[in-house]
Amino acid sequence: MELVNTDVAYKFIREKILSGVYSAGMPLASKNLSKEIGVSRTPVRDALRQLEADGLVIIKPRIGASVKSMDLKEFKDLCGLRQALETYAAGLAAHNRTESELEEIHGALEAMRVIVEKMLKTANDKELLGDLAREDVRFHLAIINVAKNDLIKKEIMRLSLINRVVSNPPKGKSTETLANRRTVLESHQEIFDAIASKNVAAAKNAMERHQQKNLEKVILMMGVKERSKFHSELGIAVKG
Amino acid sequence: MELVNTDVAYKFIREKILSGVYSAGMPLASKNLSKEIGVSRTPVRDALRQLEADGLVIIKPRIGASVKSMDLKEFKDLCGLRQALETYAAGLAAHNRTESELEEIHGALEAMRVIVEKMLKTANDKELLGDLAREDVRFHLAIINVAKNDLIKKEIMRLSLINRVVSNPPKGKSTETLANRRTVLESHQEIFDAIASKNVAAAKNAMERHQQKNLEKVILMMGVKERSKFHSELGIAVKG
DNA sequence: AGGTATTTTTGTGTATACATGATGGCCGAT
DNA sequence: ATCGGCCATCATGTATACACAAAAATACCT
Repeated sequence: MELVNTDVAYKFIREKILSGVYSAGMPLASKNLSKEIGVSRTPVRDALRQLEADGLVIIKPRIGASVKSMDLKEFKDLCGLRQALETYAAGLAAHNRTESELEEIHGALEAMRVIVEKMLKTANDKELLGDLAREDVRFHLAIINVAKNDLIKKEIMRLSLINRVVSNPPKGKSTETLANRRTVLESHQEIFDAIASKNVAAAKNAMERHQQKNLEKVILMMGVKERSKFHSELGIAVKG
Repeated sequence: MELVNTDVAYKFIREKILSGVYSAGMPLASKNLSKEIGVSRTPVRDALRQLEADGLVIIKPRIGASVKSMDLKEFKDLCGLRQALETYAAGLAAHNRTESELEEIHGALEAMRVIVEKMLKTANDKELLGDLAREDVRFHLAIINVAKNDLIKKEIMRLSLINRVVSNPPKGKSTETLANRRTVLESHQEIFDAIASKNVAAAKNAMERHQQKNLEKVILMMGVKERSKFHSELGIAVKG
């Protein structure tokens, strides 16, 4: 695969957005970017167009590009979309799964359990939190892979990126309780069991409930964040 | 809303693809396009990037753009994605619907019924077919609107475009029987009833079955088309 | 004659120049 | 003093020129 400057610019800007260096609402002037990246404006514009398609950037004619910001409605819609896709994927996974594929899902589930139990003992969450998040996505990713629908996978991956941006700003500070993590684990267990027993309807139900809980959790979290940052309209990820 | 050349190029190319003038696999040289449209290559490239995001075009570095072509697997995945979204939307619609919104869905349903009954009498399908298709999308669109999730709506609209391209080439010749149309009508009735009675689970089930039937129908249709066009690799919408 | 190497040509990717429309400050009028 | 219009500045949209890679055509060798 040939690598062109457009890709360089794309990865550069995307990384900055995902890491929160470019925060929501921030204008992305093609001139500045081209100087910063070291390429001309043309590939930068190309990259911005791709990022717009990803839903990370918004481009208004004659105004320019800026990092996408969301209101609460849009965020809820996003979660709904994701719920629809992951739920469907869980159903497919329950239908398609082979033994070895089940193995991988189970591996992610157990890895999460181990981490949560470690957390009960040590108060030091710092890196465990990262591990937990990693295993969480591994679990969901495993299911999506087993579903074997490449378009749905692609779409969910796209949504994940947007989610990452939205939940990013508050310095990664976790408002989750241990009880919450326990609940997540239980949800995952339910999902796994349904997939293991090839029960399509149960898998869908379990995943739908899981996603619903997640939505409610994040909404709550965002509500809190919102109040605390109400004065600075710019630089927040979600307003409304 | 300001209108720029990029939009002109986008609409131009998109229209040609949707109408089948640019058929699947056909290379889209930016130079030719720019001459044909009467703008420079820059906005054409922009437009092609957008069309790539829409899933209508594929761009390979150093090679160029071409109209996207699909294999059977990808098409099935597409239908799955659509099934997931429309099913979810039906559930939302059943939950959210107001009386007046229900009215609109019902209107589309009855309009379709009238057309199908007209078809029973007159053999002249020519324009009735167009009307039927129009009312069909109106029905689905009404449900999606009632679901009130803008992202899901946007995504379904995108998929509809791709579908249109895929099912387009065979001169609009309908392989559907009247019995088929009856079945579609019954499915719609079921979906409507579920939404009317605010039964979320039933609405989802009805829509899922409806989409499933549609997939099977189109797969069959495509299988036939495929065999008949096997020799000409280029210019077919779906290969495999 | 067939296949391969080489040249030619075409088209992409990129940089850059230019024009138009937007943004922000300044000045005058009320 | 504040509001509204005018002007300067700047960034965007667009066109175009250039370099290099890929494809096509031609010539060459076996």
